Amino acid sequence: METRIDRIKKQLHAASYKLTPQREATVRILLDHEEDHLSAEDVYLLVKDIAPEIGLATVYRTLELLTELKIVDKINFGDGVSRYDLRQEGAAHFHHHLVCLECGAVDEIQEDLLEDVENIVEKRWNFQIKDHRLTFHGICWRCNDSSSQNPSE
Amino acid sequence: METRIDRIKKQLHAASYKLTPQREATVRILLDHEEDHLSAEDVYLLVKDIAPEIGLATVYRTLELLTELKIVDKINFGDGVSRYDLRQEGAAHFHHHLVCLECGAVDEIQEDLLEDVENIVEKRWNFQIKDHRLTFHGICWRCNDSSSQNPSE
DNA sequence: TCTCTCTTTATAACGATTATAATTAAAGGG
DNA sequence: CCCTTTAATTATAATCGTTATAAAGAGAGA
Repeated sequence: METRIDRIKKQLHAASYKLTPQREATVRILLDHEEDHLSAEDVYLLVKDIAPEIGLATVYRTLELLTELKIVDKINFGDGVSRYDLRQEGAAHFHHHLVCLECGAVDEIQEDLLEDVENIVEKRWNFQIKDHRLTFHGICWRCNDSSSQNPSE
Repeated sequence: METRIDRIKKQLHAASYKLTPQREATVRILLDHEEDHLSAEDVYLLVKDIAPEIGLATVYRTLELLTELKIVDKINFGDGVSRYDLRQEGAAHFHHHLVCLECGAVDEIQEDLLEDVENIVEKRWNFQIKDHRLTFHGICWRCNDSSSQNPSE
């Protein structure tokens, strides 16, 4: 069976890049933390555990490369740092985020939800959409009324 | 007739801040460039024309203050800088943006468009929405087919 | 093995933003 | 009006995230 790493390796080769040990270690960390929204520094600290000799600049360059190949998406929630988020395999569009103002949690919405809005924007503003960023800021289900349920995520 | 500045002054007073000459100059620049999406540095350079003695730190502090009072919105388009955007008076929500990947233009969408999406998110994810950020990246009407029309903005 | 190219490392540089200390301005009370 | 207190500003240094640089290393092909 072909693993996710193998497929990423092929994507790199297709763009004539190699999957070096450092790049592989970085990708593994991203795969192991798919739920999280790690900053470059976060990734660096985690990668050091499995590849202690790696440098911070290499992590930055690798994340930049993966962003360019659309394997990860770079996103910014308004704190001073960029965060990196693995794109779902085969996903046409970037997923959305819910940022809790109370506890800081970041949840993901994989559903598209924007189809209608995008149709309107493309037609009415004659704008050819290539990508989007949608983030809601508010109070998450955990911080809302404690009797509330964990919603269908 | 009460001017926009007067109303902003009242908002400041209501939060027990003063509209100092430096703050007033900064607000004037923002009002004069409502169409643009100025960075702090941009604002600083423009303010210096009408208040040459102002310091960069004061501009940063003023913008931070205005953001806190929800008079302006701080936004980040992925280049390294924060930009500041006057909120429409009485607008419940922050407006959306169209960023052109070709020419870099940033157009605004004042229409809400997200009502349905927000209803779904609030119910299905039990998330109490306070604010949002929606940005589309793509090709603007100017860079699209040149026979195209300036859309209804 | 030699050479060429890509990649990495370590470190310096950079740019945006924030913190600090000293100064100034304004506000309220006697 | 002066005195005191507090808020705001200035100039500058410090900080932090990120990017650039130069030297070293690793791998592929001749």
